Amino acid sequence: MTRDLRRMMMAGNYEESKLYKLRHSAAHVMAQAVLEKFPEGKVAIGPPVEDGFYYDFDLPRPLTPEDLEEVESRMREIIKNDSEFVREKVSAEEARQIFADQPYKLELIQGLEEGDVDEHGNPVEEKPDITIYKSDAFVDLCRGPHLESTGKIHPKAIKLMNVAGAYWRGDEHNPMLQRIYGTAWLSPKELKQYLWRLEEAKKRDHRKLGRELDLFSVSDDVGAGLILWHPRGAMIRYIAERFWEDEHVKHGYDFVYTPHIGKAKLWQTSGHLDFFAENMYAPIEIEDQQYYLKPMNCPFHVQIYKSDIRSYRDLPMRYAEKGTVYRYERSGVLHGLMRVRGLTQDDAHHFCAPSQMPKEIDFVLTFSLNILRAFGFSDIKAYLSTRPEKAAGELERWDRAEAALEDTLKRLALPYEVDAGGGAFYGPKIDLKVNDALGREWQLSTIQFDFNLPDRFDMTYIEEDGQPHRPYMIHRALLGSMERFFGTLIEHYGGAFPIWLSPVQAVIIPIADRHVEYAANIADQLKDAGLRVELDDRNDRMNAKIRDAEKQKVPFMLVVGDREMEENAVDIRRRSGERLGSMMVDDFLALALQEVEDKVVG
RNA sequence: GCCGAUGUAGCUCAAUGGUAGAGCAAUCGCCUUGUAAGUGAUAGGUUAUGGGUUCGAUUCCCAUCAUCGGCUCCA
Repeated sequence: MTRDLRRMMMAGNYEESKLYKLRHSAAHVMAQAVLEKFPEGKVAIGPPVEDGFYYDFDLPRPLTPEDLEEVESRMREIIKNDSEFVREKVSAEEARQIFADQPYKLELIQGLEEGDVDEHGNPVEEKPDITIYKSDAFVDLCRGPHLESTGKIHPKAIKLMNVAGAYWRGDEHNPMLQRIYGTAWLSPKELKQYLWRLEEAKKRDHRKLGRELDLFSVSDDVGAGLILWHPRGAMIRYIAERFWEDEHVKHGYDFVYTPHIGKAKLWQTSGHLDFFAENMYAPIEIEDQQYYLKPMNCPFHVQIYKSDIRSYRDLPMRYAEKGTVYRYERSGVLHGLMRVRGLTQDDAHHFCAPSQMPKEIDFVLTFSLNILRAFGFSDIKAYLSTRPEKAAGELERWDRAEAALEDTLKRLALPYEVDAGGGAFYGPKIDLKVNDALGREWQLSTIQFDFNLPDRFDMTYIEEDGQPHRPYMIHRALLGSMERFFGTLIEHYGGAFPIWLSPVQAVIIPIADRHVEYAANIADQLKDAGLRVELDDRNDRMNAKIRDAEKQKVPFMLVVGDREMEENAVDIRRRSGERLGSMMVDDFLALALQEVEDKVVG
């Protein structure tokens, strides 16, 4: 089951909704249509998911887009038959007979009979009834619920989307099945809206905008998952980092810088070679010593902490670094800026005394929220992950840390969900996720306790009692990684960054050649005042220049012609198309600088 | 990594078992322009890479690399 679906089910009553039944029913209709085409095909499971449904099949050959069209038309015929969904409770034995030639179903029946897992292979408490649903010429092992009949599905509100591989029961050791994804809605209008939303998401795709706006690229010759930041992308990053740095200095962080490689022994002590080895690159041998490219910054920060005796008077200590780390990611998971092999984490490690811990949590959460909001993310949700079965550190520390995390979430009135047992083995954590302009969720921040490293590195500080004590360590990535954050930023704004972040804040557009000199003057004035300005002195019509600036999503276009030259003015157009009319240069400057200062979105 | 698809000019895409074309972008002209594309010309490709089949491969086959949609795994 996907995390999204689980969340939805926890949040609302999707499972009881008509939409859920509709999608579940559509999945059955699709399975019937597929089996008619491939009578020897085997079916696995077909649940509703966010925005639609899928069904997994084991078929003799790969499906093609033409197959999907065929299946979809056949589905419409089945819907037209308007056959009733009939539920029947059966014994395990009966079920085995019905699905005698369906090995995946037999496996499911066994699970149901033993009563310890559901159809996804997840553990369940109660032993479920075994039920089947019949509709038209199809019988499925299914717990329901369904619509009354296939005819309740609107034939024009369904659409098959794509085929994808999926492991049986989500386990990569199991056979790979073919999964058909479909979408289904109550009305054609809703389907249309959904498809529009997909189109909209496509337009905002950071990979597409990254090319169009000349922000970044990936080169085959450099390597997959390794990002090349172009000047405009780098400018945005520079502005974002400068803001980030200023805020950190204001809020009691110390900056540190650490190398990109470290000796094998360090990674042994930290446990990375035990727990993170599959994400680390092969060692580099230097003078018979093995060094590893760093996948995380923590061991280095711990070494700085340990470079001296620390007193309780020094705590809390906050080390921050935008540390570039390298992680091996399997080739199939790379995705634009969102999943890469070389990334810069905006990392920090907090070290504090146990008594300071609740306050420190409060601080780091508040600080993180403020930064995220400054970047225009106001819809933020927290996920609290608690102690898993196998955990390092004493129970008491876990309990205190979890309580502190949850207290802070409550105090800040932040919407949150608890993922019981979802913490890392070394400590509980809070992840912050933001919803973007299209309502899509992205993970950015993570705030993690670490009970492991202080022990492994035997970190101490001297308490009032003169004795060494173990400090608490909190690991925090606020924006996450500069790469993923940038990707999220691009998609959130669809490339139309707020003016404070825009790589080019204004383009000066002279109407004819005789205005170029005046335009260049204006450009210089604005640049001197700190605005990022470009002069478009190409031998082109004004309309074409405006079009180009619009496509580049430049916040302001300053048109200058005869009238403006006479009045020492500029004519202002926003990228929204809004005309602000003719203004004195100084007035425009004041307006623009104010919007930069206020981090105005728009 | 796995399943499937894709890889042709900077970008978006055509075409073909007999050595490739369009639009946009680029370059050079002409036009001197008033709020989203003025106009003409030119240039641009060992068809991702490496093998194989063939008289001949960009086209068919295999491998590799990369990208896309998923699965699995995660900032």
